[in-house]
Amino acid sequence: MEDKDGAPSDPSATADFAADDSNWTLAADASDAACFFSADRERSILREFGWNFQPDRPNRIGTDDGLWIPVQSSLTGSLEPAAAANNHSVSSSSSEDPPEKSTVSDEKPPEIPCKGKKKGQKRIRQPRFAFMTKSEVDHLEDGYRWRKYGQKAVKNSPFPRSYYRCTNSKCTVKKRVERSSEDPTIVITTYEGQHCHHTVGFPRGGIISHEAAFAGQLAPTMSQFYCPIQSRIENSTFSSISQPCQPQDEAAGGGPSAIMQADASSQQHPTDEGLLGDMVPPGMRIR
DNA sequence: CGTCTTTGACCGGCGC
DNA sequence: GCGCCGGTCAAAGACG
Repeated sequence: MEDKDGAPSDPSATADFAADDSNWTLAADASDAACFFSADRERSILREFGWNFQPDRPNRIGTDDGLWIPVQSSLTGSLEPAAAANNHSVSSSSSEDPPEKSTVSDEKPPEIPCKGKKKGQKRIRQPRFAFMTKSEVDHLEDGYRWRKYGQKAVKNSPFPRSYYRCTNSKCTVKKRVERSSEDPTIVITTYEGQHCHHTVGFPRGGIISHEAAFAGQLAPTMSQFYCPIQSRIENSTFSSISQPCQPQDEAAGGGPSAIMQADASSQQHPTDEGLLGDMVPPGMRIR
């Protein structure tokens, strides 16, 4: 029992999302999410994940009702909270390593062995990247299949955190999903690692081949990354997310790739067209 | 019947 | 050294 909502929710919980990791701090004022993503730094971080963006894409995150905030990555710790620049900050560091304290800068081993140790062997932490998404649903479909392997109540938050692992046996990507204690409408998704496969699929049902998924479009732009697609259905507002899907070496052709659905257009809503125009949502759906 | 979720227990890191 | 807490395991149950 300590899990689940029984969790002691600390009413006074601050907006700080001190993700247990101790390194991920999201001091974000979810209520008015803004965007931060200061170009260079962020870009470099993303690059570490194998994501590529075009420089010309300005930070466009943060919409009225939906927002996508790359909370950050980690490996290097080089990322500092862009927050500094804005109101919303997100900072992160590799969660596990206290590297930050040690100053991190440029050099950073992609994999930092850290705290976690699993029965004898050291656990290697993968780079992480978190997003804040305004959504009513906890789990956003992002094109990959995930298996939930745990749920825990987190301190300072009335909402439990869910742990998911990519169902691909060879893929070690994990993701954590939790709601902001300050703004329950904000879902914080943290990805750890990179997918090493191209399979895109949906639970119990169709599996979308990578080819098909990519058939549509692959424009290495930030739009793919943020894909803050918000579809408004009736009164609901949804946001979808995209995620890093493959290691650089695997990106066929070396190009950046994201999961894009060929017929993504079907998911695109006119409502946001103006703002999201080219941000076609990858094969993601709200579950 | 296979897959996925739920959930209590366990493990290890960290702060005090 | 101890307790807290995040992260993970794994058995059992639910679901399609």
